[in-house]
Order: sequence, then structure tokens, then C-alpha cells
Amino acid sequence: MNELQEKPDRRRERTRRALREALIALIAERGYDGISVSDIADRADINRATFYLHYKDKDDLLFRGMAEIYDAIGQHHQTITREQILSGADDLMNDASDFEHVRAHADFYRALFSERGSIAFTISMLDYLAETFCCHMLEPLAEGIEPAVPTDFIGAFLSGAEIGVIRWWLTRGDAYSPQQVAQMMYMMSIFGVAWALKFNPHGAATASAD
Amino acid sequence: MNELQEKPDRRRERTRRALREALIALIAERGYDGISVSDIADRADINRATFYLHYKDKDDLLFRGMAEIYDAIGQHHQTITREQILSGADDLMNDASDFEHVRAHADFYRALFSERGSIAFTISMLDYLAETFCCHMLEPLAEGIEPAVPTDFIGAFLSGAEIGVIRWWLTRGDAYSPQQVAQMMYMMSIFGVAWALKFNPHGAATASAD
Amino acid sequence: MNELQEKPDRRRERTRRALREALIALIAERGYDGISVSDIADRADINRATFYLHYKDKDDLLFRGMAEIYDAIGQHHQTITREQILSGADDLMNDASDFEHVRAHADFYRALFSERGSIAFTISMLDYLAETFCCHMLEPLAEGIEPAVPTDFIGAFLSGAEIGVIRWWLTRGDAYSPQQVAQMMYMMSIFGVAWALKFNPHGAATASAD
Amino acid sequence: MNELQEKPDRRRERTRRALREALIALIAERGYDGISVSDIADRADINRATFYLHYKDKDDLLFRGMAEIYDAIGQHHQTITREQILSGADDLMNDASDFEHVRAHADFYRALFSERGSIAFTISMLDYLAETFCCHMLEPLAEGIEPAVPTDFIGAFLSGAEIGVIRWWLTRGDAYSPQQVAQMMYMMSIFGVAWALKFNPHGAATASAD
DNA sequence: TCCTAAGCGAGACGGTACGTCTTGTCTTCCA
DNA sequence: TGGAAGACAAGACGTACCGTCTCGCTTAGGA
Repeated sequence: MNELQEKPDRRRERTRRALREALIALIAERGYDGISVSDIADRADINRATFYLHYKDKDDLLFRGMAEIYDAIGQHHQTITREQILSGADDLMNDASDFEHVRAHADFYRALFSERGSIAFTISMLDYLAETFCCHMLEPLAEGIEPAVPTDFIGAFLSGAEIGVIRWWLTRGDAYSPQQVAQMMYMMSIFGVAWALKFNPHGAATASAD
Repeated sequence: MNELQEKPDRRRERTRRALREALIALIAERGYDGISVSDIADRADINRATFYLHYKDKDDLLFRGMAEIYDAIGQHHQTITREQILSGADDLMNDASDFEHVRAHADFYRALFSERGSIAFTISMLDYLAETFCCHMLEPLAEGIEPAVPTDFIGAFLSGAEIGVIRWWLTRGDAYSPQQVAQMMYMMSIFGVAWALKFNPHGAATASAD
Repeated sequence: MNELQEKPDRRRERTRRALREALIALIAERGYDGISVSDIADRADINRATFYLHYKDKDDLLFRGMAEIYDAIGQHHQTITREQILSGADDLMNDASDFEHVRAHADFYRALFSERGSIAFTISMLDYLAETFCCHMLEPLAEGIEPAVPTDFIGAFLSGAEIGVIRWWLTRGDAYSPQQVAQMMYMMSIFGVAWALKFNPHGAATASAD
Repeated sequence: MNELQEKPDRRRERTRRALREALIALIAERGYDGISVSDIADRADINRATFYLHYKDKDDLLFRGMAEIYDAIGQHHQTITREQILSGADDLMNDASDFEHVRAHADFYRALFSERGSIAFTISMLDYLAETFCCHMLEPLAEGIEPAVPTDFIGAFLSGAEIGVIRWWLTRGDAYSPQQVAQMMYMMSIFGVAWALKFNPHGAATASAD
């Protein structure tokens, strides 16, 4: 009868993918808080009750569907060393992978990081970025020294700044390329980080506060 | 015309205050998204229908009730000049008024800036801070020079960072005083800002990127 | 705006009446177990949620709506005395009010007393009739004597018989008038009752069992 | 290992028996309308889909499982003659087999004949009893005479009365033995039946109505 | 001091979404 | 082949919250 009766596992996966894609599409179209489980199920051509067989609620779908995206971001955040930075051999400044990923899903992020978006997603992204910054960058760099401020403070500072910058960027059309934004972000951050972690990037003099 | 010439009806004001206070109390207790208009009205001993005579919805109450808080924050963000900073005569570094205000309403902000908080409020605060930074600080400082990055980028960067820091601070008990946080915030920011706006704070050498 | 905005009490009553009437109509049309709360609300042009403001569920509506019908039946079951029966002055035999009421609502009862009807209603009617028989007829008649069988047994016997007869009658078109059925019912019952309560109806010889 | 490797037919029968027994047990425990197909399958350790391979629905299982019970009842309802009754040689009065059967399955019948029971079962039992009374008792007894009321009326009357009496009995603990109930039932019925079929049971005078 | 318009309590209602439950169908795979 | 396992559609359920409306009471502020 049904021409699409593949293996049960595949069927399951098809259903989930349909739901995920419907979610993405609808978020971009109407904003996150403007859509209901019903909307998602309708768009995915899935019965609403079936939705609940797979996901607890809208947030659950969003977050579980985001796992892959998180991973995509995380992969780029490789651990770096003081030497890399001091030698200028790091590519941090030119690593625009975060922003490229954001631009590839611009509608999605623009919707989620707006006043009609998702607080849970925003906070979760904030925390994820903070954690990533700490583990992959700040703590390795702070190895053996006494930071001027706690590394988790720096993580919170940078992750907040990144969210702020992303939101700024997304509401300003395509005026800047991912690379440009990445560089601006880097330059705005690096001196503060260098001061906090007590090293001198790019030959600049160490700032001496208080 | 005199649209603000409403009769100083005490009853009206009493009702609104009761609703505002109920909102604040409930947010601190149960989080923003955990309360309904019904809850607020019950707590305020106000009929639910009466709520709608005064406010459009929960967000409306939150935002209109926040006007005074915004003002409280805004007052401190006085316009400053390059000279003030260069002379070290500015009190920016020691201006902890933002963070004192936050600490005074810690439960409130902790609830709103959490995964069960309010995206509308968070974004609104972000935008408000960005705007405030731009108008009161960055644009005056950028007067006559060509910033390395747009001032609204810097505003977005700093406001995001501030939200990130506030959230970090609020989830870490009372380990740091408002003054300490303000200083850390200042130090993490100032070198980037100085680089962007091309001046040399506190006698530090100007950073020279590429 | 709304041309039908009468007093709240009236509005309430209008809503309930609409629901009751929708229920009756639908029961007659499609049987009790074939209709949902949704169907009733739709037919009554009432929002489904509003249904639940008034009634717990379908059964609740049925039973509360039946109160008046019960009363209508109950009114006719006046207390009678041995003398009335012995003198033949009672109108019991010719009291067809029960059956007239049933015929007036034939579709309704036919639906409820069928295999797609309502067990709750059927049992409730059975118990109600049993109770009514006991209180209004059997116990007064048993005053001062020792019945051969408990009066509540007789009540159960007669009420069951009446339901059986009603069902028989309703599935046989209009072959018999309410009066005819009432008389048959009376004659089939009276000798057993007379035996149990030890009196001689209509000049018949007392039956002597065992 | 393969203790389940009997012939396929046996497996089939085992499955069905498991389902029947689960149904009976659950009805007695939680009432008929309180259990779902899922509950039955769980209790029987049978997959729910398998249930539908054997039975259309819950009612189908009940009814098909009841066939044997029906037969058990039917066997006792032997055809009787006027002579048997007039001679007192019938054992009708002392035939308590119906009630003994009921008592043996008291929980089951109590559940099904209650407000949370099964209308389909109740009506079906009513009809079955009416039919049985008609065929095995009333019509043979009415042979050659003109009954005062139709025999199917009498069947409906008696079957209803029997259900009423069973329900009365089941809700009154063990105060009466099956024999006592059977005798009461007999005595309450016999005079009416005798009147209707125009014979004089047990030497009692024929009742002469109006 | 009284009167009158407002603020407000009370609560019915339509509407939308929620998450759960049950039913019946179907498909794949195993013993 | 009978059954296990489980995905799915369909749809009812009862609840929660929202925003609107109407009706009267009360009460404060102006006449």
C-alpha cells in the first residue's frame, strides 16, 4: 500500500527529519514563539500525536535537533597554546567558521535571537559558547599563570559579546562578511584577554591597569 | 494635547502598583515563564479582567513596569569625553552603579536572564545597553576620528558582554562585589575599545594589529 | 455588539439548555456512545472548552439534564395504601404516565436502552425506579405485615421488569398504546406483589405457595 | 528453550485463552469500562497488535468469550410443559442454576451490571434471557391457548426482572443463597405468568383481572 | 453633600494549544 | 505462520491560558 514503507528505523528517522526541517522552516518564517506543535506537525505532514512520540515539546525538538549544529561549532574550537598566539601562528583571528555557520542559517538565528525568539536557546547558546571558550581556549592559555580575572568570567564576557555581535550582524543585512566580523570580534577581544592572561599579543605592549 | 493630564486617580495607581509588585515577586519566586496573568492577578488581589484594563499582556506589564528601572540605569551613563578617559579623571572603571542595581534586584534578574526567563526582556535589555553605550560613550569618544570598527558594533559587543557577565555573576552567589565586577568588566573592555577608537588608555601602548 | 447579551444568569442557562438539547437530539440520531463532547458542543454552537465550564463530561450532562425527567416520573408515583388497592379505587393499573413519558421521548430512550446506549443511565434508571417503587408503593403497603420477600427485592424485580418491558415496547414500533402496556405491566406484577405482601387484589384468591 | 514450540493451532488457542482470562480478571478488578485493549494485552503478556489478530475489539473478546457462559445458562432452560407445572413435578422453582452460575462469577457480573459495566453485555444478556424464556418456557406453555399478553412481553418482563434481581442480589453480599433467590424469583413471577397463560399453578385460584 | 463617571469584581464565553490516551492499521523481523 | 515489536494516523479527552465582553456595585472627586 504505502510506497514508503522502508525499515522501521528509517521510518523513524524520516519522521524526525521531517519534524526538524519543518521546525527550521517555520522558525525562519514566523519566529519561534509564533509556532505551535500543531504547526510543526502540519508542516511536516506528521500527526500531532506522533510528534509527542519523538519529542517532549517544541523546545525538545529544537535542542535535540541542535545537537549537530553545536557539534559543528565545537569542532572548530580547537585547543590553542600561548605560543601559537604569540608567534602569530594561530588562525584565531581568521577563523570565521562560527560566523560562516551563522550566516548559512541566518534566518534561523535571526529569529531565535530576537524578541520573539527562544530564551532557552539563547541562554543555552550563551552557556555553550562560554564553556567552549573556557575549555578550548582560556584554560589552556592560563596554564601556569594567575589570571587577572577568573577564566570563567572571561568566557562569560566573550560569549556574551559574541551573541551581541551576532545579533548586531544579523540585523544589518549583508554589510559585513563573516571574515570581517570574525576579525573585528578578535581585535575587540584579544587585548582584554591578553591583559587578563598576561601575555602580549602581536607585539603590542602589555597593558598595565591599576 | 494634554494626553498626560489624567486625573491622579489613586485607585488606578494602586491597582497598577499591586500588579507590578505581584509580577516582581512572582518572577523572583517562580521564574517569568512559569507565571500567568491569572497568577499575577491573584497575587495582586485584582480581578483578571481588570488586568487587561491596564496592560495588554504579561510582557506589557513587565516592560512598562521596567521603565523606571531603565531610567535608573540610564542616569548613570553620562556622556564622557576622550579627555576624561585619557586623564584618568573618569570614574568609568569604578562606576559600579549598573551592577549595584542588578544586585539589588538579583532574584529578578536571575529569573529573567535564565532559560525560563524572558527573551523579550533579555533582547530589550541588550538593545537598550547597546544604544546607551553608543550614545553616551562610544559616539562622543569617536568624535572626529575614524573608528577601526563601527561604534554600533562596539555597542553590541559591550552590551552582550555585560549581559554575559551579569548572568555569570548572578549564578555565582556573592563571591564578587559590584565594584569588583565593574572593574573586571572595565579592564576586559577598555583595551579593545581604545584600540577601536584609537586612543591610549592609562598610559598603555596602543595595540597595533596587522 | 452581541445582540444576545442578557443577564449572566440567563446566558448561563441558555448555554446549558443548548447543550442539553444538543445532547438529546444527538442521542436520538446517533446513539449515546456514538457522540463526543465535541459533537455536542458543535451542535449547540458552544465552544468545547465552555462545555467543561458547565459539565464534567458527557455523562454529567446527561444526568444533570435528566434531573427534571426523573422528577417528572417521580411525581406520578404517589404513595398508595392497601385500602386503595383492595377497594379497586387505585388508579395504578391505569396510570400510564411512565409509559407516556417514555413514548414522548421514544428516540431518546430507545437509544439509551440499546447496546450502543449508556450503561450508567440504564443502571441509574433501574436504581431510581427500584427506589421509587420501594418508597412510594411497597413499603407503605408492607406496613405492619411481614412480607414474604424483602421489599427491596420486589423493587428490584419490578424495576428490572419495567426496563425490560420498556425496551420491548420501544423496539416494537407503536403496536401498543401506553395504556395497554401499563395494564399489561400491572397485571403481570400485581399477583406476585399481592402474594409477597399478603393481600388479595381484585378479589382473586390468595396464592398459596410452598 | 523452546517450550513454546507446540503446534501453531495450540499457540493460537493459548493466546486466546490468555486474553480471555486477562479480560475476566481485569473486569473483576477494575470494571469493564476502566480497562483498555492495552491493559488486557499487557496482562495477558500478548502484544497489543496480536490482540487485533484475534478480536475486533474489547466487546468482541467479551462476547466471544461469553459464548460458553451463555451455553452454560442455556442448558438448564429445558423446555417444560403445562402438565409439569400443574403437577408440581417441575423443578422450576428450585432450579437455581442461573443464580449459582452468577454467584460463581459474582465479581464478573457485579462489574458488568454496574454503572461502570458494559451496556452491550447487559442488553445482550437481557435479550438472551428474554429469548430463552420465550422459546423454552413461554411459547411451549402457551401452546393452544390465547395468552392474555404476548409471550414476548412476558419474556421481556421476566428477563428484565431477572437482571434486576441479580443486580440486587450482587450488591447485597451473601445474605441469600442461590436457592432462596431462585425461589423468590419464581414466586414473584409465577402468578403473573399463570394469569397471562391462563392456568392455575400450585392449586391457587386463577386470578381474574377486571 | 450629593452625583456621576470611573474603576473594579465577577464571571461567561470563544478560541487556541497543550500533552495524554486509546484505537486500529501496517510493516518488519524472528522463531 | 503466529507472534513480537513498534511506528503511525486519527481523534477524543480534560486542562490551561488568553483576551473580550457584560453586568452591577462602589467609590472617589467634582458640582
